[in-house]
Amino acid sequence: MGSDDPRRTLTLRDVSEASGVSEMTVSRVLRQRGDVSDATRERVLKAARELGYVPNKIAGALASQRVNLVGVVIPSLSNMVFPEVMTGISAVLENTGLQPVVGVTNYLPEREEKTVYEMLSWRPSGLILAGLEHSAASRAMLRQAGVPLVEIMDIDGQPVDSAVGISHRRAGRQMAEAIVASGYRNIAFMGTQMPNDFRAKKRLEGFEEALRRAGLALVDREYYDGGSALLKGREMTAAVLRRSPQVDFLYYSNDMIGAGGLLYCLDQGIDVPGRVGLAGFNGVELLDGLPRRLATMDACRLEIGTKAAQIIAARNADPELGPEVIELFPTLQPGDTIRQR
Amino acid sequence: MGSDDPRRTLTLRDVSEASGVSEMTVSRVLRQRGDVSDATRERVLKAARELGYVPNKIAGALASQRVNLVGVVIPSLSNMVFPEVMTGISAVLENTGLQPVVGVTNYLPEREEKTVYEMLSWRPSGLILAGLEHSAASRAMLRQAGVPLVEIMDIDGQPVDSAVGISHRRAGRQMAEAIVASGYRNIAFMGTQMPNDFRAKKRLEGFEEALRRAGLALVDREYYDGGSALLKGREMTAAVLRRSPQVDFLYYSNDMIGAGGLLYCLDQGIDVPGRVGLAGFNGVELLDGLPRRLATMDACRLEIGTKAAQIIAARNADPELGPEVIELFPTLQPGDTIRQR
DNA sequence: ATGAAAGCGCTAACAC
DNA sequence: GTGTTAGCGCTTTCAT
Repeated sequence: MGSDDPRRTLTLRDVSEASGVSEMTVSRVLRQRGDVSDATRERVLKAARELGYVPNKIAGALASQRVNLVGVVIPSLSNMVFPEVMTGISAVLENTGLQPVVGVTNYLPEREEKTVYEMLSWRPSGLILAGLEHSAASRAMLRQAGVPLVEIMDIDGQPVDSAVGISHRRAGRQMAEAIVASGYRNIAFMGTQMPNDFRAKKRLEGFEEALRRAGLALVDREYYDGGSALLKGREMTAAVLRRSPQVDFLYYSNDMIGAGGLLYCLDQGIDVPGRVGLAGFNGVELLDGLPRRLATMDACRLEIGTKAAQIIAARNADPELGPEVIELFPTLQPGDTIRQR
Repeated sequence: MGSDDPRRTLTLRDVSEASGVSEMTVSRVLRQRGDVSDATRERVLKAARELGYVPNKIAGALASQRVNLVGVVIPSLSNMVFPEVMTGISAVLENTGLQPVVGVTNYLPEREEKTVYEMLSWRPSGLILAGLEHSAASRAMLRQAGVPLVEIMDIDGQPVDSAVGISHRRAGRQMAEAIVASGYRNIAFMGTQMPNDFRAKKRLEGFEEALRRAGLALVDREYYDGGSALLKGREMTAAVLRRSPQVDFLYYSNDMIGAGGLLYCLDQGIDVPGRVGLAGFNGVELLDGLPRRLATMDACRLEIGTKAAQIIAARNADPELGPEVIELFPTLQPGDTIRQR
């Protein structure tokens, strides 16, 4: 077998010996680089295939100082928003020879710090990171890293390097303005209990700011933590309407709890949007299947993913390129749950 | 600054020079290995922190022949099932020093082959791979790989190495038996148009087999492709009920389209489960928030993730351990959409 | 408790 | 078109 230890993995040398060609030439064939005669190429490929050789990228990366990996650090996979961002990223990277590698932080800053550290320690070709708020240590690492970095989702703040996102503060403001313009006056808010979801927090800030300018304030608010978002939306909505019967609009921090609230209102025979209006945030596909279309705002998830990946790819191809900050503009989808005036 | 090229990333040597200690000792401090005096440790840590040094895992991995990465290859992130598997995997790996790395195949065998190849070329500490069906080339690579492998989700077939999953064939059978036992006789099926979703296919096979044994056959069937699953569930259900008015049970290949069907039936004022019964598959959290509880089967997603990660972790700690095949048993949740007899 | 030497498996750079 | 040499940044092993 040409090997003493049967459990050792194959190396270039094994392919070299099996094909009677130098390691260097084998390397060239396998990387499709430089000129190799067809005859040699065939012999090498045959030998590699027969042995079942898989190149060792660790050694290759160390020698070439090149790693075709792009780290993607996101808070969660389970809220329908990041999977779509990933779709955009994957679609773009597919044609660039770069591979996305996902890390999940669960909205915990210490997990983010650790994940960023781990990713950077693999010297990736780029890093895509959700949000603009990071620990001091994370920011220091990111600045030092020397790889293209794109902070995504949010634009309200100071990016370390490049950024692609929307203004959540403005999104909240816009929604509040639309609601007030439609004549609603007694507005309640429902959201998740997540101190580190800064984007939800900014939306609410913008929302309340616009209310204040209209001489209004939130009539009630409710937060939840864990469990089925749809169910929690129902429960919170029931609680709010019971506690504050004067409420005529329900603003949700995301579509999933908004959908739960909508189903609850319809169950109860509440006139929507006459007696009560509702709005969520994200523009998730799910809404298309509900009995009534929930008002929402598209968070530009796919486009955020594609633009971020494009920045990484471009800066990889041309290291002279500088940072780039791209703001996207979500559109308000009034659906059927806001009164038309 | 002790460096000619300001863009060069820091190495052990930089920390060594900054702290006046040999590279070897710096390495020991940073890996928390071997005996180092407290004074030296402090000096080294201080220097590393001040420089913003991030170790190069590529070099470390090459030298130590050890990579603390576990590849996870799954078909999709967007169907609520794999995120929960990931949660189970992450929870277990967190305490082992191993890090999950996700790759997505979109149910395409060629993408799976490429992803497996890429992952193996990083010489990970283990690989977790969804499903038992893989291309011949993939199987060959996996056999040669020399790393612990766990195929997850499915148990109906021949694993390459370890496996954790449920029998989808039996799950389909069980559901059919429950439906028939409840007196339904005119049963229609709705599912996704995905030739490579072998688990959905096996469920349907088991389902039809049980029907056959009861002297029945599917009355109608409908497939969809892409778009909002909830909406497609509504549309397919409307089409089936229009086309085959005699249908008294709707079996869906997943909960999301089942939920759409349920909402449609309720919208239409159809008596559920009297006139029509419904059932899905997966036991997703979403169902908790619907007006009526859809019958379903829990796919043991979290437990599949944890068990798979445990196998990898255990075999990493003790390389003498052999493969392990674990079958889990999903429970049928009748909900409110199957008649009680 | 600390240091020196060798080498992990590959590729850049150059020679032929 | 192919081979040779050196070395990527660490860790292993052995010496002190």
